[in-house]
Amino acid sequence: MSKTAPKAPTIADVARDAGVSVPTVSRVLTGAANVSDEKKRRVLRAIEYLNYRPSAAARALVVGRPKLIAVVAGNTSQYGYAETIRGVEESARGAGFSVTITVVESADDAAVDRAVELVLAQPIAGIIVLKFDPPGVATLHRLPKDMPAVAISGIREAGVPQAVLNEAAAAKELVEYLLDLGHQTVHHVRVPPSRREDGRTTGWRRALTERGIAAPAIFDASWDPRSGREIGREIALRDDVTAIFCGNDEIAMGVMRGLRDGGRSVPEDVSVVGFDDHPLAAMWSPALTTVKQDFAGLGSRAYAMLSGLFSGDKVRRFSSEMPTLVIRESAAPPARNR
Amino acid sequence: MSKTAPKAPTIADVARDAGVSVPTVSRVLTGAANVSDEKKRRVLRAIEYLNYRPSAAARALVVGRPKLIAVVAGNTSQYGYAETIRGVEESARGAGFSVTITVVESADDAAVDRAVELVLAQPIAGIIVLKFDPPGVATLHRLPKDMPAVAISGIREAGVPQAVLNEAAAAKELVEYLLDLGHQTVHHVRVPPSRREDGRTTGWRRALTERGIAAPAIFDASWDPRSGREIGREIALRDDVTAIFCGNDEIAMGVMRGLRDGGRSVPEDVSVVGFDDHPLAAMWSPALTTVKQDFAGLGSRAYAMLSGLFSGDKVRRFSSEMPTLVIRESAAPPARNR
DNA sequence: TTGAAAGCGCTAACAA
DNA sequence: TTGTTAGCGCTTTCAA
Repeated sequence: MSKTAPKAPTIADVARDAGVSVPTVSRVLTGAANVSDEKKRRVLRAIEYLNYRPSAAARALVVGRPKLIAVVAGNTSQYGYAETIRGVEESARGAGFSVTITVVESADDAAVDRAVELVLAQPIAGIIVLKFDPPGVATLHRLPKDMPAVAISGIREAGVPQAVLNEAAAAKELVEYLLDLGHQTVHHVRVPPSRREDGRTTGWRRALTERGIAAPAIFDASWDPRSGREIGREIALRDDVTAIFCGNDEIAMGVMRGLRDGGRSVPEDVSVVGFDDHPLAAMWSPALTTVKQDFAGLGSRAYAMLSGLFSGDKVRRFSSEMPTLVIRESAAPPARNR
Repeated sequence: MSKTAPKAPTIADVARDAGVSVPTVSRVLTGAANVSDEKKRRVLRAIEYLNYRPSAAARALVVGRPKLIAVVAGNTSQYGYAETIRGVEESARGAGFSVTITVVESADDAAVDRAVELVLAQPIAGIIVLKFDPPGVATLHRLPKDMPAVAISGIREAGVPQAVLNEAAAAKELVEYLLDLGHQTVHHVRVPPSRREDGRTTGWRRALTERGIAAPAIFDASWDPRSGREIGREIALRDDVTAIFCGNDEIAMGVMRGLRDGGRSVPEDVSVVGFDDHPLAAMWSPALTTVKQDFAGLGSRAYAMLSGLFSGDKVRRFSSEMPTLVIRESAAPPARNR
């Protein structure tokens, strides 16, 4: 009984076992050239017998183009992120590509560098960065310029090709809906913005400005629904707030809970709307009025753009899509209007 | 102007530019041996100047052990899955490993084979499979036996090393809590089980059996909260159901919504409990009584076990942890007891 | 259709 | 401390 670890069989082992040359084995593996049926059969039998698997590393080395793409994100479990990643993975898998995911903890140089380093340490064909947040934006700027990359986000920006969701337009529409219901103004609870201001906030501001309404002070939430709850409690103490536009559904649910903690009811006392159309938004009571975002589709589009970059043909540098309004129960006319 | 794509610089280019030999460059890259300060400086300068990056493929080929691990799962965006993956990624990243994630669409041979094929096509050091569901279980059985692998799940099973959450014990405790509240029996809405029966269902059954209660018929939900809602509506029509144990929080929220649709209130008319402690469970009204599962910790433990496998020392084949009961507002004594 | 030979970019072993 | 020589496992010329 040998004490050495059983080394994995190589293509040479297969060739020997099948009584053919190494290149012949390679040919049946890649299907690159014709091989006589007889030899092909023998090779296949040897592969089966030895339980042989081509070495991905060796293959990548000689072929040059890895079948691996990297997704870099500030987060992976948050609804929008997770769905987007799902979309990328699904498309990539369909095309025979694997995807690595690596998270950038923060926008600090150190964290960003560490993440970029890690990503580039793998044999990757290209990178998709989710720049929904500052870490993502920072990462994008530190990628080697010769690496095929596409960015995903909710806001347009020059530079690399991008797949975006037109959040600003959708947010504007949502806020206008609230205004049309009769609210004098709409307050905004935002989630951590990707830059100074992101699409959702911009849309909100625009809707207000167009109607000559001064934008009230913004409430800042984190990604944690509990931060929304605290803000909700705070708002419950005021009586000048009748409509709230939240940066995402999870925060909206937190806000609603906080409002309820403070004795306010939704939508009777105050209307609350979210953004994203989280799977639980429809289950909530009252069911959440929100904007449906096709995150998985966004991920697919990003993959498609990246894949276009590989093939070298000139690709669209920009792909935008419009989220859609989903009206449910959490918004209603203000009390005085009923 | 050349028309050829600018080829990436190799270690040889660096050596030439720095006026040293290739191995010397390698030595400063890996830090494997001493290099004089003078040459080191020159090498570093050349690397910087040429914007050189070592080829991950070549390195993996010669070193043998890739710095990449694969996570295979039936799903990536569901709360428990996403959190577990987050835990794996975080630990792996800390150790300088990247992680690929690939989803197995179903337990069909074809789907499983395709996924396994894709996974093995990358130069990976090991695999972590999330066998919360049938696709995961099927995948586990098709991995080459010489590939380091660890499974993650809620139920113990022989074979590969495993990191688990003791769901059965936690479920039992939760059901007993309901029984102690005075409920005659507890109904169960389960999520798709990983095998014939999974931990949560087993714990529920045990709690009932121990008290001599016959387990009532199980309601089967999918992973979609809407399926819970339908079941809730159905249950709202009956008056023999006073307590419901749901397979996870999202389904529990769906069930509660369905109950409400049918005019029943929680917990006054019927108590509902979930499993997982989803971030929104505490925001819900009434706040959900549930069991807190440390998914991210589960992912970390799995990574630690896999990493132990690499180093070759004998590792624990099994790592279990106990989820904890979180009592909130969605369960109360049955109406007749108040 | 097939095999011999070369080489992908890197690290490891060996001498000097 | 440094360079020379091998060789990782595969694909790709190039001849035959």
